[in-house]
Amino acid sequence: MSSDESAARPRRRRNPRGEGARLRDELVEAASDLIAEHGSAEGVSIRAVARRAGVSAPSVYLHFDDRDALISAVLVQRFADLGDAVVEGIEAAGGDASPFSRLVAGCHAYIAYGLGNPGHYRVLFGTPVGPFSPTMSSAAAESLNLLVEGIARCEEAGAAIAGTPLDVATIVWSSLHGQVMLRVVSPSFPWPPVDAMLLPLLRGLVRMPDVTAGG
Amino acid sequence: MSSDESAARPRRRRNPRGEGARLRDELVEAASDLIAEHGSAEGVSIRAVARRAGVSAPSVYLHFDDRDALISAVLVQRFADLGDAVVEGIEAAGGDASPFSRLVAGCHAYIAYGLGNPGHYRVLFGTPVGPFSPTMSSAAAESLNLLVEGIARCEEAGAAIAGTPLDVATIVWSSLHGQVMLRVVSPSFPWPPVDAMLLPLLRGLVRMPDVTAGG
DNA sequence: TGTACATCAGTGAACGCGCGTTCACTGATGTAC
DNA sequence: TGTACATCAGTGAACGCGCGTTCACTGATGTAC
Repeated sequence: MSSDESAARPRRRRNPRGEGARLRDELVEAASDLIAEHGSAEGVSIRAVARRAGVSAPSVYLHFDDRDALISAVLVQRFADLGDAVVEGIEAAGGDASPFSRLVAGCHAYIAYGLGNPGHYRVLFGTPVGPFSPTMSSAAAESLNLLVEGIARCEEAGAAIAGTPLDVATIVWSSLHGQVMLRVVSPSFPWPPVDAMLLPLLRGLVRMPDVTAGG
Repeated sequence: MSSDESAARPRRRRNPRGEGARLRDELVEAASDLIAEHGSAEGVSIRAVARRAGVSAPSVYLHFDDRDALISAVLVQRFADLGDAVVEGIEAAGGDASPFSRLVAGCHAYIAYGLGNPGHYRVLFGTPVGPFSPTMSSAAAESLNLLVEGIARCEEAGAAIAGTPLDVATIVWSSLHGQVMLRVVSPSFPWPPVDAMLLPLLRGLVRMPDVTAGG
């Protein structure tokens, strides 16, 4: 398989002078693809990434100190993607949607990102935060913040919530995460539709007044 | 580190005639320990397991067809452990405890097993069900069944639940899983106590009548 | 306009490593005669 | 009671592999004179 790859790629043209940095992006993309395919970062080697990018292994060292730096560069990008996806999901619900609807939309987008990018998602949240912490945990914290705010808006709109917005956000985040991971890992399980899990969960934790069908 | 291991172990005595099968258990235990330490099965090699057991690498083939068979043997045992832990947790709540209390106790035990055995837990539920499915998914299904029954008991006792017992059990299971995985992977996050997450979740999904503080 | 040179973007070979697995073997111990 | 033998529980050396990383290098291209 890996030899096929190197045979298939038609001898990459080297970048013009002054644009050597382009290879950096190509390597990050190659590594990202391999992580997605492999579903983890552990088995993704520098040599495989170089092969995928159509370049020799030592070339990687022109742009990254070592393997960790390369993997880390990928994860930083994918964390940003996830954050963007959630923001877009919330915005797509419309500014005049109810706070609860916006909360649902954000959660939906989170799950959709995870299910649509299972390999990346697993690596983002399934790996101990070893050497990557600095930029990364702040990116994760940003996503959580969106959730905290969404829940706080619901509370302001009169919802009864079971704890502080942060507590409830933490519960919701854990649930979303669990759902994504289990769906990805055991696709053969007879999963109910996403909504059938998401709405009872959110309605149980964020009890909007008045309206019974809060979505 | 690995050379230290082999140096430290005092030249294992071979088993008496007729009891060669003992080595099988020792290998499973060694593999189990390594998986726990490593937090994944991917990086656990036959050679490392043999080293840990104080035995040469080819000896593994006396008892297992290949690496997958060895790993699989470990996971079967650990799945059984998890099931036992949950059952014990429920029983420890006492037969005259309310169905809701028993449900809480089972969930508690599940989380406690995960937090107490993070490496194993990650491998049990964090890995695609590749070649292991047969025995294993049935073990997982058994754990889920405990949850379904617990929720059904609550419903019989008058609780309003947000869907079928299976649906609700699936939501709860996902949440427990997410909570365990995230706590294990990001221990530096300011986690609320387990109860502060578990009780609001269960109370939101399983609404017992009458009593406000259902625990 | 022509040419020497510096720089840039990479490469190829090599290092030592641990891996899964196979193979022919060793040596202790129980058993048959 | 003594001894040949079969069996059992392993072992040591070797295979070919992919790995991360280092090193000295190549060869195209822009620039200075």
